[in-house]
Amino acid sequence: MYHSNCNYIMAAPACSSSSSSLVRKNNRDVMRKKESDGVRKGAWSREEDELLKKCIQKYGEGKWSSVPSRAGLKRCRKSCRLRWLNYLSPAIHRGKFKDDEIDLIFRLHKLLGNRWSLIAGRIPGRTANDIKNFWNTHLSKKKLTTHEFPKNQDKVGSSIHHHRVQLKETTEDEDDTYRKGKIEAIYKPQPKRHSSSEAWNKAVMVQPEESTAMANETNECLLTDLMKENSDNPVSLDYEFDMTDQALLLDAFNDWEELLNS
DNA sequence: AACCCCTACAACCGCCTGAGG
DNA sequence: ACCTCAGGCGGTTGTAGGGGT
Repeated sequence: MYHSNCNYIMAAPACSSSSSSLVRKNNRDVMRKKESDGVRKGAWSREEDELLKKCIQKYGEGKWSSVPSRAGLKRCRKSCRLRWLNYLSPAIHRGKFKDDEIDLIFRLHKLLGNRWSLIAGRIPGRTANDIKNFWNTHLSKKKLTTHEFPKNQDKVGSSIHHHRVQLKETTEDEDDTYRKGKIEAIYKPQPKRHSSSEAWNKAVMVQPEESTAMANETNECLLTDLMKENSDNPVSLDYEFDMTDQALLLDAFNDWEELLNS
């Protein structure tokens, strides 16, 4: 696989070792290169990336169903789209998440749940996949655990701790309680799809010709609805929406409306 | 050195939605 | 109204690489 450091796949080495790890590795290589119906799967090679880049540069984004043939790739449309949007697009900013980005993710996840694309829309240069992966590997486990954080609070632990302080301005006692893992999950489970609540639908249905006042009223209605949902959820009682969160949410929905109306 | 375990993240899968016929 | 297809999304899996034993 070529990973974040762009180490592209090398051909699987001949099985010259009897070690179980090597055997396991070779099996992985076989799995990785599996193909079905002539459609390649698994990690992208440098050559494939180049072909895809050239194709997008020439024809632009979109029309993903015609990209494989245009680019001369034995990949499905979805694979091409994903590769471009999550890795090759020049708009993507790679590298470690900064504290302010993590803070934003925390807040937006609290407000929006696992709506990664919406969250990504508020964090320039980051893809939904990036944020989802970051959340799943760094944050979600920590938020749910009732165990103590590792003593050597490295990048993850320290970020979360830092976060905690930023988010709620805890007292030292509270913070100590948090470190000891006594505070339960802050984040509530999220719906997979958009809420079917009346408020949500109203917010989506606001038309461009409708007054700003009405749109604001609708958004506030939505906000109230979402906040009520949160207050009904016992695991979220620890967290209170503050003005920044409200502003973020309203901001996000204003953007969303623009998108819908465009 | 060999093995095991864990982390990070790229990639896939299945599902949903909306557009067009 | 129904079907098909493309685009998009979130959940999950697979695996490279690193650290510990």
